[in-house]
Amino acid sequence: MRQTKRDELVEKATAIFYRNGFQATGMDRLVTETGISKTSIYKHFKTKDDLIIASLQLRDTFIRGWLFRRMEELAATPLEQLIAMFDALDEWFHQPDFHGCMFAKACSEYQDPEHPINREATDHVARISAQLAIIAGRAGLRQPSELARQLALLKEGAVVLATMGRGGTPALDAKAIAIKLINEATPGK
Amino acid sequence: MRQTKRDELVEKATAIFYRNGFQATGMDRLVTETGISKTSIYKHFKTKDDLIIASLQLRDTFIRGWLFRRMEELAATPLEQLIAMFDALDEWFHQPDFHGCMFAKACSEYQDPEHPINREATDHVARISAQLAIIAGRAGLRQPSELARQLALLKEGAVVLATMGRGGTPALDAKAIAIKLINEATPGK
DNA sequence: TATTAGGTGTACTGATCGGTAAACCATGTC
DNA sequence: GACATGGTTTACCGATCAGTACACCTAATA
Repeated sequence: MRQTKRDELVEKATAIFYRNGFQATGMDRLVTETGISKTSIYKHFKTKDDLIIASLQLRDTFIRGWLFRRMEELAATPLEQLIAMFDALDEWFHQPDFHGCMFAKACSEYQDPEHPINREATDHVARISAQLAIIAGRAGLRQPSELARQLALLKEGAVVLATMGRGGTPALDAKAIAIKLINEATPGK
Repeated sequence: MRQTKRDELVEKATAIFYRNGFQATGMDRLVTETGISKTSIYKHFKTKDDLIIASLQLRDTFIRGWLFRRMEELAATPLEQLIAMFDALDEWFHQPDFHGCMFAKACSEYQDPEHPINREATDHVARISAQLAIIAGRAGLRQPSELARQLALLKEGAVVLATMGRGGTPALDAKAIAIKLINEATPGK
């Protein structure tokens, strides 16, 4: 089972889409930048949209894997991990190849909620929220799903400001807010 | 001084760009949907990008005008107005023509920070923050500019979740958080 | 009445869009 | 050796892209 070439394509396409946008990236550009012939691309994916969806799926597993692994590396307890999420975000924002949230961009470019690309993107934030709720529950916090929604809101807001804000430290701003929310959600009050 | 036709163009183009995206909207589509000939369009704007910038400027004044006017209508004191912002956002999210933040989309489609469209969009969030800081100062709150940054973060997060979230009440979630932040920033403690 | 400004429609440019056709080439397996 | 698999190159399709050229219309002004 040699999926090598297909995986290579999706991996490179993901980077190009992320850096360049979806609609702004033509198939000819994908050919030249990946070094993979157009015929091969269309042998693996029937349409450009299918390739975009595969890219979003790869990015989804990558980002979630990275984020929650980094949270575990930075903190020992579930409660501290929730706070550490914003430190991980801060690291992400300062990476040279940071270009905002790929899923927010996907929703921007494909607005129709029925469009499979839009669905794939909105699924991502739902998965993040669900995973945060699990950790909040593991930490013994009150109303974990409500808290998870608030933390997801803070995360998305921080990403937007990191992308659109002139300077500032949105990750740390969000962290300060998150600490207050988490303190209030601890059963000991 | 008859700016009528040009204003009509920008107004209609803004609605189309907002509903449809920038790159996804071709000039020919603008011609058919506005009823204004392509020759006229290019007599007023040298390039499509120039028209987009004019649209963003119109949208900027419209949105800021609407938001802060609505805040004043909903609440009497500056302090209550800051909280009322999230009620105004909630109204916006439930309008049938809500399609997310036009400026976030502009940044998504034109990522280069040097691109004038990107600048125009990031300017918008800076203007919102500045205006919030003024109100926070008027309310006598501590560290008004820091609070304004936090409120802007909450606002942007709420908009993203309203666009990408499956259901939920992001505006009210953000409002609950904002109330806590504002309470902590009141000098009486 | 002559001129000018602002508008229109039509037709066009070269480039690029997503996607396809056909012939070819290496690899490994039966 | 036959043959399928997975890849390549090259050329092409019709449609659409942003933007232009040109001739024409109309209304206000001088």
